[in-house]
Amino acid sequence: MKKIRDFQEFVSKGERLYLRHLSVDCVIFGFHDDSLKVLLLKWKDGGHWCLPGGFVKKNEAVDDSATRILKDRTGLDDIFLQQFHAFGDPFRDRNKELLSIQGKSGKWLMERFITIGYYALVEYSKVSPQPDWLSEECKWVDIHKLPKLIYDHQDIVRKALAELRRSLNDHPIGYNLLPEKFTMPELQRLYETVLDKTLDRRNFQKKMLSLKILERLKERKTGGAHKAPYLYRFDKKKYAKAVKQGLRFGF
Amino acid sequence: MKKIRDFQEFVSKGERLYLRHLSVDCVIFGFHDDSLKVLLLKWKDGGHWCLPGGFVKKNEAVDDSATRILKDRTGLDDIFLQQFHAFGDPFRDRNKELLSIQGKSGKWLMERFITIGYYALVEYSKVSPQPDWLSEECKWVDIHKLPKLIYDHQDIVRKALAELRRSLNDHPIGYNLLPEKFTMPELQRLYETVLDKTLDRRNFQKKMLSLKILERLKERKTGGAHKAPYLYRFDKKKYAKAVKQGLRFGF
DNA sequence: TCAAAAGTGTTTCGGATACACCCATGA
DNA sequence: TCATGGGTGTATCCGAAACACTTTTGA
Repeated sequence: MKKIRDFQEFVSKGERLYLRHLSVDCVIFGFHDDSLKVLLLKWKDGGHWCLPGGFVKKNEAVDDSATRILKDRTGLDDIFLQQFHAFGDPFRDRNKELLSIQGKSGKWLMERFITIGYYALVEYSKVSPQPDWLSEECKWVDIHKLPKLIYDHQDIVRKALAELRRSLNDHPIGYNLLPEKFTMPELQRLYETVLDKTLDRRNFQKKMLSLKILERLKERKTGGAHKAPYLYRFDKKKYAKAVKQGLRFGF
Repeated sequence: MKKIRDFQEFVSKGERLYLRHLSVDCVIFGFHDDSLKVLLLKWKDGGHWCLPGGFVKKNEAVDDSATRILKDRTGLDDIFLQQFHAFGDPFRDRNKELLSIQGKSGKWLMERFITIGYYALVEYSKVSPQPDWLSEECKWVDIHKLPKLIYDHQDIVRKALAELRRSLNDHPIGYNLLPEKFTMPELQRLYETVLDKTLDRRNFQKKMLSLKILERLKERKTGGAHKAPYLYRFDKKKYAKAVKQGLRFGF
């Protein structure tokens, strides 16, 4: 994306390029240090925190807008992305903070926006967070330690997490949030983090293995004090088959 | 709603009144004659079938738009209404059929539309289907015998049904789709219809009663040949409590 | 050698399933 | 009186939950 230096230029370009009233916001989940993280942006002006977002081009599928925004912020293609809700209250107050950036300037950007929320599951280590031109910073934040967010972005995160949890019944996670090879304890901690409850080690393993979607590899020593856990990998084919059969994956 | 006689007038009025690019479509479910029905409209011009829909007023919450549309088509207030997906492909071809109505006339209505899908659960007998000014007919259609629908409305119905099924895990149905008093066999047939599979009579009853959300009333003879089944009623309080506790309602 | 983490198995319990008998009613 | 549908109860099974012992490893 070309750099746009001037806010006015951005506004007039946006008016040509994008559908009015419509934006996309992404809740990008990553997993690191045994905690669930969300990718946030910090505005240059005012230091407000917000979700990575963007607009829908006049001839672009909304799903593609979300994919584009993700690519811009994370550098990643081919990401697991799920639309989960449209936020359509008229007084989301998109304006207030934006006005503080550049005075008045009305127009396109100052109007009411309906935003379509997507959540994404990404592999933490593969992401190189990139601020957009309005932001000084793009970084991972622990979902339990979120700063104050603009508009209703707090609600959007909450809803995204709720939907992520709900989706666990139909689709096991880990495939998108963990590196290709991972250990059973790592997978368990991911589940525990997302569900916000502890699980029995042995029952977790039994259940996971019973799903027949994991492939066990060799040992793993790497620094970890104590007994070296096995490495596993998702078996993509079996995974898809299991989801298709509509197994229950709940904990 | 005032009658608008002229299409051109409708277009120019709409342009003043509504957000551009944005519509709302409702999949209104009803249950009758042991089958699941959807409320459809048939256009005066061309006879195409479509979902009840409408637009979002410039200062109106999207949820309120859906509520308004429902009120207009069914006469009902206070309906169970659930947003389930935003459909945002750029070539939903809203235009083609509309153009056939009134020649060219471009403008607002001819542009690309993103539509936000809601599904509603209503009590069949309470609905008096009301066509809008573009339609000659508004009526219930068996979900397994849908006519060809405009645009992607077929997909919207499919997705709505899928989401309704998915929601069964968290929220028992019946409360909105059945009359206040109903029999266990009726409730069971509702479940069987929505899930599209048969259930064991005795196990169904046991499970339903175990949820502690039903209140049993007295007998019922009314015409029904054979033994008179009991009548039940949802206990609103216990229902809310059960949902809050996150019970599993799945079959 | 010891604490901490990881591998593996057994017992137990409850909910889901399968199944059978009796009762009420109108044709 | 009988076919049909409705009310109720019991045996069984399987997956979930509870729980213990052994092994590996670095400090």
